[in-house]
Amino acid sequence: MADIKSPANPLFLREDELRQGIEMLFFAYRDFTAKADQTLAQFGFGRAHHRVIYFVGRNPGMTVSELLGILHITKQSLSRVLSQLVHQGFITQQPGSTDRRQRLLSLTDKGAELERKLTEEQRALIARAYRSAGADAVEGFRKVLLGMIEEGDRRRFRPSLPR
Amino acid sequence: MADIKSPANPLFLREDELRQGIEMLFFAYRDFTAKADQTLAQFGFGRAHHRVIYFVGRNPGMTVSELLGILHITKQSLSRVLSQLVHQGFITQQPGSTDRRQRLLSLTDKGAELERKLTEEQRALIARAYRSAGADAVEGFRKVLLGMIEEGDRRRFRPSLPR
DNA sequence: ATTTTATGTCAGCCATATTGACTTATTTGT
DNA sequence: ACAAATAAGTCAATATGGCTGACATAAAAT
Repeated sequence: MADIKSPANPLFLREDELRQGIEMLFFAYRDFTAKADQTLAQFGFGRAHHRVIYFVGRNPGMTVSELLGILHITKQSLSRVLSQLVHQGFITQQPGSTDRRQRLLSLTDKGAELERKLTEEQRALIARAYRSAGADAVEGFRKVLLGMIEEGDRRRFRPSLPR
Repeated sequence: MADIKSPANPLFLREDELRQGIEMLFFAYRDFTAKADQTLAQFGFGRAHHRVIYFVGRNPGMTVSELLGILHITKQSLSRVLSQLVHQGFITQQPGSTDRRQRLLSLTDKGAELERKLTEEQRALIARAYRSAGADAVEGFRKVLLGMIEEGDRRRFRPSLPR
């Protein structure tokens, strides 16, 4: 029962290692979002707008349901943000061809431009981190993050089988 | 100029690799916070309370300024959350011995108990991811995250020199 | 024909962040 | 000793982004 903080005690090391992971994740995410948030503010948008723009840009023609499934928010929450983006001409909706209840979402040129501007900053941040950490580290980074993601969403990151 | 999507083109690979990084970070952070948020809701607290409890638990006797420096929010934002936690007996404040303007923050037993309960879930999630990814991957994970963190905060994660 | 699904909308609530202005106590520097 | 800077707190107003509940419409599925 003694020596609970000794470095010879693997349980303590593990505990500390995990806490460092928690904290690094917090700091990294904090800094990861900081720059884009500034840019968004210039447009009167928030982080929620960015997420919508980002995922619609990634999945042109996606449905509202799919988007909700990714964001894990309610449709009421999405609604406000999405309709702003539609009304201001960043996103277009068009009825699905097989299921006409759907409103398939895509970026307009204006939307794509904003997406680029926003994501560029984050890409640069990650690129810098990747470069300085090296390819092996990136491989490990991906492995760990993948393990933290809810099972159903992991397939998004495995080779092929995009959807 | 042709073949822009070929796997032989390192620029395309890089772009896609970076986007995957962005998305994995989003999904991992989303799932990382989801469980603790549920627990917090039972206490009528939000994520902000968790952050305060977490960092005060990690740095007993820390000042309000230090906490603000970590969270990157304004003191007005912190104020509400912090005073709730103090009034409800999760955190104690005591004047600094050398500088009596300071209110040094610590968890009460009640606060430490809540901290444990909240962090346990996140620790378990990370532990699972670490275990399944392996030690080398964890090393890489840490390296990349460290590279994403604002220079000034990196020292928190380097051996010794704790403060 | 009925039920289920995809989407949208209205209304209200709450948490968390912001800015700006001001106060108090205490320390620091000239 | 006095002025300036600092640590912390507070009041007021505002915005974003979540939530629930209730309800509506159109189209698909059974």
